[in-house]
Amino acid sequence: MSEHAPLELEHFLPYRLSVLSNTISQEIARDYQQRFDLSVTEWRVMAVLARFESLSARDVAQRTAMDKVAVSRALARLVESGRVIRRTHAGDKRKSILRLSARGWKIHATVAPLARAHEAQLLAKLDVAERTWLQRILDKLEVGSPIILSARRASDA
Amino acid sequence: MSEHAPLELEHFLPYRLSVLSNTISQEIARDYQQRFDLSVTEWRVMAVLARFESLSARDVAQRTAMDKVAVSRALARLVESGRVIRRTHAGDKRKSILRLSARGWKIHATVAPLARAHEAQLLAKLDVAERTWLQRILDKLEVGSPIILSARRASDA
DNA sequence: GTAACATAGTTACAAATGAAACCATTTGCA
DNA sequence: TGCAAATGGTTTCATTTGTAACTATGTTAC
Repeated sequence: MSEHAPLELEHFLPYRLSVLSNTISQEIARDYQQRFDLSVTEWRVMAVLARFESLSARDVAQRTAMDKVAVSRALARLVESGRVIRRTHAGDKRKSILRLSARGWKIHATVAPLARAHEAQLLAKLDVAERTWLQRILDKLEVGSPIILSARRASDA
Repeated sequence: MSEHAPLELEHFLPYRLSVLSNTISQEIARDYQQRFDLSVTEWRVMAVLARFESLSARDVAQRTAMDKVAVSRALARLVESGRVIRRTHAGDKRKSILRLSARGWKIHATVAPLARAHEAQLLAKLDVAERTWLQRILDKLEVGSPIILSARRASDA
């Protein structure tokens, strides 16, 4: 068995994950991208702001696993378009305090169910056992990953 | 139960896949990116050319799930750097015939085991049952996906 | 108190990417 | 045949993204 037999891309896990994930993300994005003029990163920022009140940009970056520049740019657009309200932290003038505006909440109320529907459609391809295993497998694969998503909730801080 | 309760990004499947996949791809890429001055798309092109002799650019695009512009650009660099040899198809002058050069093969011989090692390290997080389920789950999730990776081999054509 | 360091966030520039237009060639068909 | 449509591939231009440097504020240690 050769050490460097050609790589079979279609059976190579990292590659399969990459293609699958890109396909899914694009499909979901298609549904809100033009409709709301909202990029994927912008939507992700909105999603965490919907879930946790009054985060700073840095908090958003951690929770979305995006880097701070991407967050800064997404926020610039979101504030500009009146979907996010930005105040300055009273005790630390470097920090911002972010929350969705009424308009932001309204968009969230449309897009969130839409995203959930896509997920449901995806999970519909699996039976109950497979779904359970998938959760478990993802949990394990994420372990030791540089990004810690399951960080404590804002309320725990 | 509210219809638009905030989306919990860290439990949202499309998002988890996206972060996981990006993390993995980046980790692997880090190992060859600077070392060989090779981008992820370039490596993917090389991987299919290692597996299937004499593909056209279009074939490569299909097999890598990349679009033809990305392939064209990757090939331009690979040919330029002498890693890929490009001839014109005898019967159809629009088509190219592509294969790895000796130099290309040499790089492949280094990078392929490296990529495989990363995959092995990833799979080491799972036990045998989980791996089996993962294969099965990915197969199912890929069904109906716009991209058909399991296209026939070159030799079947 | 202040000099060195750390942190929050933005800006500037280069490189990567995507969409559309564009050649050249080949195919379909009247 | 000959002309419209299709195909393989490249180029162009605008947008996105990533990296590094930067500003401003805050913290630490002397």
